[in-house]
Amino acid sequence: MLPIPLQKTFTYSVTEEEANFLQKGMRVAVSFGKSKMYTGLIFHIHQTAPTLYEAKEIHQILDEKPIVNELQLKHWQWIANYYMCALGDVYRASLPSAFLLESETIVYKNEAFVDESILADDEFLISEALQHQSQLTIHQIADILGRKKVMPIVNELIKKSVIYIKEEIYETYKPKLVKYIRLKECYKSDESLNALLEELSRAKKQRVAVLTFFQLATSKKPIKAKDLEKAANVSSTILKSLVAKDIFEFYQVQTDRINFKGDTNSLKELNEYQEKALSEIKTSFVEKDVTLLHGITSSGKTEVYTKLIQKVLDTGKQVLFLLPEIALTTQIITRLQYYFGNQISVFHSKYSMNERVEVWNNVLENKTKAQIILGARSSIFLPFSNLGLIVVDEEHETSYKQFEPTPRYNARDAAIVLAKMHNAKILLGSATPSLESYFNAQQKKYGFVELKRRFGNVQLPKIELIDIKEKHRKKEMKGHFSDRMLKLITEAIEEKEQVILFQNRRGFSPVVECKTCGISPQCPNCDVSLTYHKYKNELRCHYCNYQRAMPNSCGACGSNTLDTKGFGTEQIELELKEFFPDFKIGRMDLDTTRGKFGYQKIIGAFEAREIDILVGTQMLSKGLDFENVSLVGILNADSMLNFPDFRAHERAYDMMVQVSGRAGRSKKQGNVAIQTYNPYHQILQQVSTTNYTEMYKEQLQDRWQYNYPPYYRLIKITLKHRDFIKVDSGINWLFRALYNSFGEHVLGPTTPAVSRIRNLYIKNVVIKIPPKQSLVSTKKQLQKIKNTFEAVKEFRPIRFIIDVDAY
DNA sequence: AGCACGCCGACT
DNA sequence: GTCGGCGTGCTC
Repeated sequence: MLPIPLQKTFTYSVTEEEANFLQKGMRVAVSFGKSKMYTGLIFHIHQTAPTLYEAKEIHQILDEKPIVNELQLKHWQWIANYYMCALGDVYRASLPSAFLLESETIVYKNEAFVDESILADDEFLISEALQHQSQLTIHQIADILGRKKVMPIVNELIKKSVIYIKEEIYETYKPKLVKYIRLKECYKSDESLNALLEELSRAKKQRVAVLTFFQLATSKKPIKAKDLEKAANVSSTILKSLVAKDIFEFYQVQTDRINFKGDTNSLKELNEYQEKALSEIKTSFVEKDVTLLHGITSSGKTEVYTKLIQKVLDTGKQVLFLLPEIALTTQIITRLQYYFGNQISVFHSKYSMNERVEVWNNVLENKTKAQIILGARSSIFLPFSNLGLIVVDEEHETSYKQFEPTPRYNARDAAIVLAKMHNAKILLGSATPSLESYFNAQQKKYGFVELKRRFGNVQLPKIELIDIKEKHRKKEMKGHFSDRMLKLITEAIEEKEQVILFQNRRGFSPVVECKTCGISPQCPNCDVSLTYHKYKNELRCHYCNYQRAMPNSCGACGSNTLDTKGFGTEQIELELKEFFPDFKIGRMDLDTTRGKFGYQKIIGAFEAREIDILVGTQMLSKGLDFENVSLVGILNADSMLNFPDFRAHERAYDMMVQVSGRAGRSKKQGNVAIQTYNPYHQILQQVSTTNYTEMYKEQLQDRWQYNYPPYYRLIKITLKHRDFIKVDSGINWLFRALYNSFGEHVLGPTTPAVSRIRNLYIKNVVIKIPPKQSLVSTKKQLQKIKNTFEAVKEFRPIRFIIDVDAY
């Protein structure tokens, strides 16, 4: 199997000796095509020599033992099949990149060559560059020559024997070594020690170092050189000279980059409701493999999880705990660590390549420290060998679905399949379950358990809707705030409580418009208005990151009448600073949370109460727990409701209930204020009473009526190309072909709200699959149509994207 | 995906 | 006339 988007696997020949050594799941370096080397994965070992071509030999065996197990291979095949992508794509997505070595062509000078007169100009340039540098990569050569196509020249040089080339493969993973220090054997006795101290009487610093060493040594633990330096307050040169005098010696130990404190604490006692939920889950697991836990915000789901996890750990099995990406940088890790100490490993996208390899190896070897994996969606690919339980927290989260690049899998669904393969149980938890999961529970496909009481019996927040249409009419608005909202904020912060304000849009304003001619600056690459970012005084595209300075006058008519329309987090932050100059305002959105510790900084500051009012986008709603927040404000609920998507209402409900849940988590009842132009909207009514079941019933009714999930399944097909006409004729052809197969169940063709991104035009069609229609045969048929599509030569350059369960 | 081979426009 | 553009086909 090769890490490239090809359907096929490839056959290589091995010697008998190699065949005896090799096992499925080991990596081998193989050459593929003219010169490239890839890291192939052994998928199958057989004796059937191919007849139509001669199999190449493998280049090198890269592993001693398999790094991927059979269950994973099976799981990968399921993913490739279900989500209609190449097995190679799944392989590439699964392994940490450090495992996937690729070759680079390195050019060397042929020392024997002397006659430079036969060289062309470009050839001479390279020859000369090699005088100064012993080796060059193909990339460097391209830089020297200032052009892309360099292989013909390189080949010519090889022919003239000026140079030769080698394909080099690099092992990119480097174990981390820590330097330790110990006393040489001969100084271990008391007499020799006294003699030593005598000897060092003039070297004061060195003496201190030796004495400190003995202090540290009383704990019987190995001593790190760095620790000794610190404890004795000496520099590394002092230690080096002691080593030079043969008194000490250094030694290296390989360590993991990430280590958690080893302490474990006994689990918290559950209250009666949690206890009941726990026993219901256990009962449900007797019959059902999947169980949905519907626990309202702050009901203490985590404690229930921990009990369940402990039970599985006691049976010696592994546990996978899935979380949405964002929640991972925060408190839940600390909380679980508190209970499980060093049995936990964490895995997510902000980890470095090396860190990921370490987690992978620890899981593979079933190490003690990898008994529980806390991870984002990609952790379903880790080499588990005996999973006993998977927990999917916040199972409704859309970030479990990967959209780009392939494989476009949903980690929650793939985890259910994974659990089945391991004969493990899987618990889906959420305060606002996805309609599909709730539906499955209602249909008795999943077990179902509810947790309806907030922990410590804190009441659910009081939610009020503020009609800003009315407020505008009565002139009771100040900026984007209603008088009521301002009053609530003032009350909260004067009580020294904190406030969270939610605005699902970043920047200052999403549109800049000229009042004279009505024209607004557009992104040159995408079909959207540029968002104004006041902080940097620039216009930015949120789709392609294009940016330019904010102009002073209108680019079209030249008048100085540029105005902003709509508002984002930046504008709210500025208004707040004006209204509450004596309080500290913070902002949390994509722009302020860049970098590895971006979130943590802001969250830390808010936890430490250095920030009184925090303004932010939806990232605020995810798995954050703040003690002291008494008010949550939603500034404009309507923007969430008016989305052209069949799930918009469900999502808006989720989001609002989740943010509301941040209010009043400890003692007193919190407040939630929602500003809207349409307070009678059914979703807002349902949010204000936190009535999940009513929302569920009503939405389900709509889904039934309009043939949407969970009744019908959806496959979305997207075409992208630089040329509008090409995409347009492509989509029309495709629609007709699909219509011939599936009839009225094909929707489209549609143009998405943003019809062009990064200069690519986009068109969609959606296939709806009725409950009785076979998924497998539908996909087969679709694959056939795709093949035909790609056989048409004017369509071939069009990107053809299939997204199964595109929600 | 990446890379080579093969056929058409803007430059010496 | 060539250099370099990208369309086409293949990789064990």
